[in-house]
Amino acid sequence: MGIMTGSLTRAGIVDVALELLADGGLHALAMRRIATELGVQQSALYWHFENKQQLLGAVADRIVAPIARPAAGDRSARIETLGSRLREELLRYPDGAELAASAYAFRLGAQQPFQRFADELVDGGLTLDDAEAAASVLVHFVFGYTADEQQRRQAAALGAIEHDHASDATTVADRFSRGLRLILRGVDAQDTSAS
Amino acid sequence: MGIMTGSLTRAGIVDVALELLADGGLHALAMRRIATELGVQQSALYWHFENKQQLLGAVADRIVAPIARPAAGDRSARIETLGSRLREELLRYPDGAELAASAYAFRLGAQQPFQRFADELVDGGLTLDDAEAAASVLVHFVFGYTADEQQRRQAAALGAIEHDHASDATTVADRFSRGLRLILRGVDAQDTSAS
DNA sequence: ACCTGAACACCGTTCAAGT
DNA sequence: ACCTGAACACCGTTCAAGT
Repeated sequence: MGIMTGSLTRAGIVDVALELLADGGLHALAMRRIATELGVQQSALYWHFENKQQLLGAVADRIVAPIARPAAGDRSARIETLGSRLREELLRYPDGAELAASAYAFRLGAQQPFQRFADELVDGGLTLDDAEAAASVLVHFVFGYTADEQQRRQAAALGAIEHDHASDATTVADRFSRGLRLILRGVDAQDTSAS
Repeated sequence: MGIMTGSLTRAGIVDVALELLADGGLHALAMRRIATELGVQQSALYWHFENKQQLLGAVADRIVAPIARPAAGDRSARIETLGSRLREELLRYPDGAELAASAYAFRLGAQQPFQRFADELVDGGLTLDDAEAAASVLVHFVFGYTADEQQRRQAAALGAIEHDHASDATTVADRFSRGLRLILRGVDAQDTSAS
C-alpha cells in the first residue's frame, strides 16, 4: 500500500455531523457522538477542527451551499426566489436556521447567503453600500424568521404547543414572503434606477 | 415574626442572573453559579422556574423592559427611535442580543419589542396584518444585526480579531440605521395613507 | 410550600503518549 | 502527521427527603 494518510477528513466529519443533525437536531450534535459514529476518539476531531464552533461553521456552510444562482426574472423576483430557497434549505434540517444564524453571527460559516444577496443587488444596479445594507436586512430576516418558524414547528411536533391558525404552513410561508416583499419595496424606493 | 415565605423569589433570581450576565456573559449564566451566588442549592431554582430556558426568558424580558414609549415625531421617526433604543438595551449586557433573540424565537421572553413596533405601526395607520409583517422584519433585523455586532465587539475585546474599519463604532451604528430606514421605506411604499 | 443533598447522565477541551 | 487514552473541569435536571 502507498502513503496512507488518516482516514478522517473534514468533509467526512461534516458528513456524519449532518446525519446526526438530521436525526436529532442540534441536541444530537455532540463531539462525543460524532466521534463514536466515526469509530474514533473524541480528541481525534480536534486535529481537524480547532473547536466545536468551527465544526458547526463547516456544517452551516454545507446547509446553505445548495442555493445556486436563481432563475430568471427582474431584480425583485430573483431576490425573492433566493430568499425562499434559503428558507427551504434551512428548514431541511432540524435546528438548521438556528445553527446557520449562530455560525453567521460568529463569522464561522453561512456567509454565502449575504454575498449572494449583495451580488444580486449590485447586479441590479445598487451601489455597494446600499446593496450591503439591504443584504444585511435580508439575511437577518430570513435567518431570524426561519429559526422562529422552525422552533414552533418542532415544538408543535413534540406536542408542546397547540397548533393554532397562526402556525399553519401556508400562513407562515405567506408571512415570510410578505416580509421579503416589504424589504424589496424599501430597496426599490431607494433605487432611482429601479427596473 | 409573621408568616415567612421562602426568601427566594423569581425577581431575586433574575437579579443575580443579570449580575452574572453583566460580569461574564452567557457563559457565566449557569444554574450552579446563580445558586451559589444566592447561597442556595441548584435544585432550589427549579421550584421557581421549570427549567433554564424559562429563567433565560425572564432575564430577556428584563433586558428589553426599559424601552418605553418613544419621543415625538412622525411614524418613521418614532419607529427609528424605538429600534435604536432596543439596540442600546441589548448592547448593555454581554451576549444580550443573542439571549433576547433566542428567548424570542422560543416564545419564552422578549416578545415586547414586537408588540411595541406593531402598536406603533397600527397607530400610524397600517392594517394589523401589514403592521405585524413589518414588526416581524424589524424585530428580526434588530435582534440579528445587534447580536452580530455584539459578537464582533466581544471578539475584538478579546483580541481574537483585528479591529478593521468595518467594525468602527460609528460605521456599525450607521449601517444599523441604514437598515432600519430601508425597512421604513418599504413600509411607507406600501401604505397609501403615509403621513 | 419551599428547599436540601445527592445523584444521574451528560458535556467540550487538553495533552502526554503512541505509531 | 494523525490518532489514542485518560483525565479535567464543568454542565442541566431529577427526586427522595427534610422542615
